[in-house]
Amino acid sequence: MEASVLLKTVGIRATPKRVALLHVLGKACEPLSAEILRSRVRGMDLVTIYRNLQEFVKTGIVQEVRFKDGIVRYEIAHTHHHHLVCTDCGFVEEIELCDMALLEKRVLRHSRRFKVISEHALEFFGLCKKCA
Amino acid sequence: MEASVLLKTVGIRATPKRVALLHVLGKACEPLSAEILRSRVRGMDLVTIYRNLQEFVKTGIVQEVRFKDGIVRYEIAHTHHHHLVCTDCGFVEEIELCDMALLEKRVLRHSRRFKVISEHALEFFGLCKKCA
DNA sequence: TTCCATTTTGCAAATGATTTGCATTATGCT
DNA sequence: AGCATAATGCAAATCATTTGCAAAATGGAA
Repeated sequence: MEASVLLKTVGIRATPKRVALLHVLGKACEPLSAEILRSRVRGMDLVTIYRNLQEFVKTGIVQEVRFKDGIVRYEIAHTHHHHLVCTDCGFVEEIELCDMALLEKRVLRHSRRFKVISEHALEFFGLCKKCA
Repeated sequence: MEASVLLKTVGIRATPKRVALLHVLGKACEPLSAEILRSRVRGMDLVTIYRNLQEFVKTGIVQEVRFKDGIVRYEIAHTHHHHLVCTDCGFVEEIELCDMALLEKRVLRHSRRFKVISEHALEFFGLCKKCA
């Protein structure tokens, strides 16, 4: 779906800045930090970027991703997936496959104190072909 | 192994503060933040705690854990495991089982650009029995 | 279209976690 | 005991992120 339409669909105003921000996120093939977004959306205040990202996350069209450096990255929320991150150059590849459902069941069965698992975070770290 | 012995084993000085810090980590059954550690190791400067934690991590006896709040937590590095975190009360349970080996192989086979996977981060979020 | 209430934005300043600089103190070794 | 080195505390810096507030943009009512 197109950015401005998408924004209206989830019930927030499709301001030019928001459209631009969402558009950059849409083109990217890896999660982007607020700082990177600022450099790609000319002339948009960092604060505005943060505020809009929060807004996007709240509506569910964008999701936060955390690797190991403590910086929050953002990506369009599409089908459930994970990432492979190169510890050398930072290159990120998306991983489609994920049948955690089974694992989650097993985890829950072994757990003494938990009742429900609603979410999981899974990231792989390694070396891409260039860096290996 | 006992704290002071362990510290010497990995080649760093077993100062009283380090021993105390490691001891608190050893007793805990969940990863602790620097701030929490400060409250449990009476009279130790936060900076010293951070510096020693870094040191511990470098030697491999302690490892960092990141949940979803951006705060780094630390725990004694023992057998490979993951966590179940209650999104309501924050209760943490350790998960022993983890055969990611298979999954990692599969991920690697499907990957176009990666050669090695050396690590993974996996955390589950849900509700504990009290909060469910 | 004009007007108003509401939302969005930018700028400055605050915040919270973590790090760095530097002077002081403690430690291990000769 | 004496010295080089490492560990510690305190103050201040840093980095990502958030908050406060006033100005600008927007959508809908009149």
